[in-house]
Amino acid sequence: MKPSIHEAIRARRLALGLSQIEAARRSGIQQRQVSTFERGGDVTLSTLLKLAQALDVELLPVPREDTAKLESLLKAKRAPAPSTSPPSLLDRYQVKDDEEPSNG
Amino acid sequence: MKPSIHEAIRARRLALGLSQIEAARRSGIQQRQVSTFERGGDVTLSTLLKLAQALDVELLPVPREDTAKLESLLKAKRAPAPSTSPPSLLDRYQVKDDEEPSNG
DNA sequence: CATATATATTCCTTATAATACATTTCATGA
DNA sequence: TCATGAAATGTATTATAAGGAATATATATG
Repeated sequence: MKPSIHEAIRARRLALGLSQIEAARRSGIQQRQVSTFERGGDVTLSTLLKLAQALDVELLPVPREDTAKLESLLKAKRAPAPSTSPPSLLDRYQVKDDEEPSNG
Repeated sequence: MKPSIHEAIRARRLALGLSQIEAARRSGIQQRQVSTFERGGDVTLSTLLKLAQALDVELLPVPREDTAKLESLLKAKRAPAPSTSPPSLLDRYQVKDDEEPSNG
């Protein structure tokens, strides 16, 4: 099941251990936009690009004919680097390799 | 030299041999939005997604750490076609050799 | 429960994207 | 030149995202 772009961005943010507030601060958008977007709401491309940049993510337009190959490549690469920051308040969101964040 | 998302979408449209009007019609947006976007203007994500879908393109959020690998893969796939076919109206845009524009 | 943090949602205002044509500009070919 | 098709732009209106700040709601912890 392929995650939507919304879900993917959210996952990325959590993987980086960032709160919406911090992501918003870094990208210069409002926390509200982060929340709205992650929940599937609409934002302008410029807003999304700011957020993506703050999350060190690129929005790559890929022809459908190529997606399969790329996705298998991405999936195969799930090997998170050792965390350089100490576990902090956001620790509960740290996405582990084989563990899902409690998703109610 | 990495093309912007705007340029990439435009290139894709041209590769499919579609006019802005046809792309707009297929995606249910206005020709104006196609033009605006391709020229770097801002659109909502929903609008962009409609256009992308009409162009059979997916917007893949890729962590920067992974982009290099993926891009080389995509780049490897470019194979310019010899232009020996009779020039048609859209011929200046035909980038692919085995792809028909709207034929039905 | 109380506290702290994160996230979702509300208010109002402003900015701007989307819509619906119409028109102009540009390039090509008869 | 004129005709044709594509693309860029004009105008007016409507819809909605963004900005700013606050508040309400979860959720985990002490």
